[in-house]
Amino acid sequence: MAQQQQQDGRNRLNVTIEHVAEAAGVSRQTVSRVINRHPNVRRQVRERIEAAIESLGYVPNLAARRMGGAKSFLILAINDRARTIENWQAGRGNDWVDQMLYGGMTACEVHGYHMLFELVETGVDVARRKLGDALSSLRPDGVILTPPHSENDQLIELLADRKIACATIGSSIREGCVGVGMDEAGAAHEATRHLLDLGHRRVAFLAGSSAYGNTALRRQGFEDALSEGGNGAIGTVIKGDFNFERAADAVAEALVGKNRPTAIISENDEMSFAVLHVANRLGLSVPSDISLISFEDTPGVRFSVPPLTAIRQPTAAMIGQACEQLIAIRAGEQAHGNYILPYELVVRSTTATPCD
Amino acid sequence: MAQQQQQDGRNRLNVTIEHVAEAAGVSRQTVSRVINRHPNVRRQVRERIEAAIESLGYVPNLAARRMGGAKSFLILAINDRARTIENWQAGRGNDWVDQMLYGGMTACEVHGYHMLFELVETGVDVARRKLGDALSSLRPDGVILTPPHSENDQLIELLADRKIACATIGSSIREGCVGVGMDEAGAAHEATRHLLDLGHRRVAFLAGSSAYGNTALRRQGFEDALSEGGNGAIGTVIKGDFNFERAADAVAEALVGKNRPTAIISENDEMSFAVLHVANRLGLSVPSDISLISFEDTPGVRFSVPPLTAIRQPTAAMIGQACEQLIAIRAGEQAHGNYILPYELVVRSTTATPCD
DNA sequence: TCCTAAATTGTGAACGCTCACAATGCATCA
DNA sequence: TGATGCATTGTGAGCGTTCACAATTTAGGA
Repeated sequence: MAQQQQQDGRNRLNVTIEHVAEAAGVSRQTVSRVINRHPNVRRQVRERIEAAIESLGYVPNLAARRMGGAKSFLILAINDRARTIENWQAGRGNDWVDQMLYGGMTACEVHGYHMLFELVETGVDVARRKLGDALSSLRPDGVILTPPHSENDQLIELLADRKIACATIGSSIREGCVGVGMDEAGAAHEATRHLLDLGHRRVAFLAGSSAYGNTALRRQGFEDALSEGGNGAIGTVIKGDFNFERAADAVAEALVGKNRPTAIISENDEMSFAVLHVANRLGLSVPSDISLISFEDTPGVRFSVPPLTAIRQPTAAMIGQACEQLIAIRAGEQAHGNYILPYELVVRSTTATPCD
Repeated sequence: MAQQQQQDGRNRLNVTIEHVAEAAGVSRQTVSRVINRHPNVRRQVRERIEAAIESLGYVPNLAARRMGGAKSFLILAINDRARTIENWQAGRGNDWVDQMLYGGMTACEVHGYHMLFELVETGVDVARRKLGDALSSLRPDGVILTPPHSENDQLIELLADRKIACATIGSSIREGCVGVGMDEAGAAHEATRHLLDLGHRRVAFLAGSSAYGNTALRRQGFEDALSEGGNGAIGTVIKGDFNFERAADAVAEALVGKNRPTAIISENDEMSFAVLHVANRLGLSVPSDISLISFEDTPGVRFSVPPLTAIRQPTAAMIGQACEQLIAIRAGEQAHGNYILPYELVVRSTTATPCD
């Protein structure tokens, strides 16, 4: 005879809503109501059901809920494939992925949600198909688009067609999407201001990629600060492509000559490390010969020598906020529009008064 | 009249297996066979169905597949809640989480799988319940247990009960589990050997936590190397608890006196940074006064000054291997037992001949 | 006390897929 | 030529939940 495991609830293999219903002497639908927090259940009955759920160790099957037409309790986060993989393969890691998981998981688990990642190519058609496939197979309750996908109107349109809530991270404001970002221009402005206040007159902006909308925004803030209170300060732009090697080459070129910049604002930490590297190679010391401010502030930054002054991006908080909003929308609440989360200028040891 | 979107396949809202069946003039089951790569479908029919799938843009609904009794195409990775959250909150980040995602995602997506993370407390009862709930709601095809959960027999038993394939990372070998790890003792041995070869005679092992089985293994390798070819070398153990502050305090204490160690092997990068920090504070230079070898080799390590000599852990590869095996098991293949993946001693700039 | 409306509970069907099994087709062999 | 067996296809049922709706109970007011 088969093991009598059927008898004791807690160890039963598959406890279904039906078992709970039977144990509590009600119908499945009433149990379903309790699970989904519907208001119209008599208190006495609810408590009876809750007790049954507890004692049987019942946990609703997600796939079945989804089939029944309910939520999937899944949030899908889309990252750029090429950039992510490239960083991983180069052994650099992707701190922002870790931060996304932090913010996303923490926000999701409170509501019983889970977070999934998908890497998507930048090519328009591929991206559309990839996202479409993921939507069909996973049926997520919400999708988070990170740069540069957050700038891709085709994807946003696709999500709108499928009526799936969407949040964009760090992009310009989109109709019908939750937008979460930080004040990029303001941050660049403040960083520039900080350098000007220290007395710098030749400042360079080490730019990432024009495919990222933020690059334009930051550059704007950089230039505004220069023209507002620059007192004749000169700004230059160096193209670094968010990449160590390419940034190193470009910076090496920019740092020759008498009129080389005395300060650099770099769009991410990786390029900042490239600056450190090149400065060292050229016999220039940081910060006495060159001041440096980084964007991003990944964990490694505070261990670098010297520790980087940086604009700290609230990556985890942004993803957390995005999740919260997507979950709220799926729960039928009104979609709130756009969120600008606070950045922070963390002054460490790479900025100082220029010596020339 | 409603939009005629029903007509054109590609943009249809919900393409089901039934639509494909109709388009190809076969039954749903035959389509199902093609999707699941069953052998017995006439080539001509298969091609007709594949064409229909392509032209309708059909993608199977994961929840429905699961309901039908098939796989869930989900791999669940379990991490230690306290340690993970603590690192995140301290702004340190968790590179290993990023690496897990790298290895896991890369392996999973090839097979149409997805990877989910869950943070689980160490307490035995909580862990059991948490994992049990996750299994019930998600019904993953496989579970990856990382330290210290990979040492928890209760969890492994639970997984066995539920007949869910399990892989343990970096733990001792378990019956019925796929085991993936690296040669911890060998790595510690090689690191120690490297220091002895340089001429060190007083070497310290900066230990993590005794809750992690690896700590014991590494310590063993350390001590074996010492006794084998130590030539009278003395080994000491410092308790650092995998934590910057606690390691810093302990190391500061160990570095006083004439007979202080001239070299330290640290069980993770974070504690290595603590060593760098303390050495600097005490006016000791690395590597001329103290040599240092780290375990882990997270990305920040190569940017530190000086760049750390380290044992590189194949985290991504381990998770990738675990996923591959779990997927293979679920596909009915024979479970392969245990995998020891190669580590690498990356010699950078923190090891040198001692000066005393 | 009875009627009406609101609150509470229950019932069939559906979601999209796979399972087990049944039915058909086709080639092979005697 | 007919049976035999394997390869190929189709059919009904079921997975565990929710939906829409129907049925019942309860409370409130005249």
